[in-house]
Amino acid sequence: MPSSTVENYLKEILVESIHSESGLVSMGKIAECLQVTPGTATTMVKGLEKKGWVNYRPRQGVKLTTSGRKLGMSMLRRHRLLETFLVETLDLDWGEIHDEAEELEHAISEKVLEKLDEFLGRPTHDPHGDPIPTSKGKMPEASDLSLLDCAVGQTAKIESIQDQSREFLKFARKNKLLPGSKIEVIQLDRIADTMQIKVGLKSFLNIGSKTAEKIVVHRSGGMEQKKKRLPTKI
Amino acid sequence: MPSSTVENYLKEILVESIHSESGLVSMGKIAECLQVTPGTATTMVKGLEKKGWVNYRPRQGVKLTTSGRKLGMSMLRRHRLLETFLVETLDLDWGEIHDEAEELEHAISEKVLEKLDEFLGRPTHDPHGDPIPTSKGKMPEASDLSLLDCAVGQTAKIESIQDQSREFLKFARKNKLLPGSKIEVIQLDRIADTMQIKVGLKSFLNIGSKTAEKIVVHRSGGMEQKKKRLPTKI
DNA sequence: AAATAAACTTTGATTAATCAAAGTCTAATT
DNA sequence: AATTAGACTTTGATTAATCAAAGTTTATTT
Repeated sequence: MPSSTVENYLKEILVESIHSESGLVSMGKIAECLQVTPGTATTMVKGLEKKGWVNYRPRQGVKLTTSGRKLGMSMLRRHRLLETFLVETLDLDWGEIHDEAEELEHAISEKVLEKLDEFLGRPTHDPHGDPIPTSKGKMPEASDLSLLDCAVGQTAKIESIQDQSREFLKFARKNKLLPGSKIEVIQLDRIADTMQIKVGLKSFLNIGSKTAEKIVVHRSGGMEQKKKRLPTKI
Repeated sequence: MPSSTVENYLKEILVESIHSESGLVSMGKIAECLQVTPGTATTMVKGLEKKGWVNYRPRQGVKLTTSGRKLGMSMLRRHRLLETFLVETLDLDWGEIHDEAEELEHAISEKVLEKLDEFLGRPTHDPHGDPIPTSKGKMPEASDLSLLDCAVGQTAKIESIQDQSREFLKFARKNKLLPGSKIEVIQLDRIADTMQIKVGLKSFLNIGSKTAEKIVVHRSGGMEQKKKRLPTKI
């Protein structure tokens, strides 16, 4: 049985490999995600390779094998289902569920997870709008457009919020930037690095590009989209 | 923060000290409960003493301090609330919840536990009929009478079942020996070591003394009770 | 009182995960 | 080509939890 440390490494490597062009994840990134020193990351990754969960090329990076991806997906499913449970059933605050789920995901069995999934009505997305992998390890397709990719006049619907920090989530909720909200781009100033948007029907908001990039959307009308969302650092 | 190993030791020491006259728990008992060698139990207990959770007298046994009891109670509360959740909300089988709760109890935070308690309607007893300690660490008083202490003709109500093994719980459920069930003692044969009881209104059952001792009851009528329930080994 | 069995403790070793600090490599200047 | 900064790897040590096996104590027979 993989330890919960192993489970964490595989989950983070999965998430980072999704955000990366090549699929390769650097030791530095892993060390940062898991809050360990680079040396620790290197040592652990070599252990993961010995167990067949990753392929490791020194000084290049690391890539999940099929079995590693499967395990990582399973952890992501646990995490996102638990977050859904904590918000929907226990009514916890959006901002505090991440750390709680982080602990519980290692303790919950497949059996209990399936029961929980059933109890929740087999949700496809968590409270942040992120897709929940199926029990087969399939990931519902996610949009790759952020608000930053929308032109003036375009309307869009928020799919997910790509920053799980308490602070950002508090800001998002206060301004109704929630999965499902309708957004319209009112003004765009590349030089001033600012964007004015309409949230819902009457409220207006100014945000910078760093924030715009964290808001993943489906375009729903107005003009054409401009370009693909870049892999974001979160 | 105490590790989950420490939490387990303190919880088991608490449970065993309740079942023991002197309040002292032997190394052998601890080793058996936690499935470790006696040497490991000795070493761990010395560590627990250094941290102020227990008082340890070599070759005599171990006793919880106030802070140790508090932590043990908190673990018991977590365990029993989680078992309640698994049965009541997720509809898991009586026999399979113990091991699941055993894992989850170390991962759930105080905050989530309070939300869960609220969601469940602040239950006072778990599905086995065992009392759930309050958040202040108080334990609702439990009966100390087993079926074995009931005389012929007496009626009683089952309070709890003192054997968490899958096998026994399956037997108990099949025969409607559940917390709340009404029982009447029909026949008693000390020599043959057998007891005939009526369960509910029409079903009859023969059990031996070992089984009778595992069924904790409140007397509800008929004749006087005979003696106190002995501390059981479970 | 001696022998024995049972329970307990000690000792030395092991595994997983980690860090600090020293060493090595790579890529980008100069 | 030499230098240097930054990223990465190696090394040696540490901590928590564990076991096997050897040693010690206590209690029970004989």
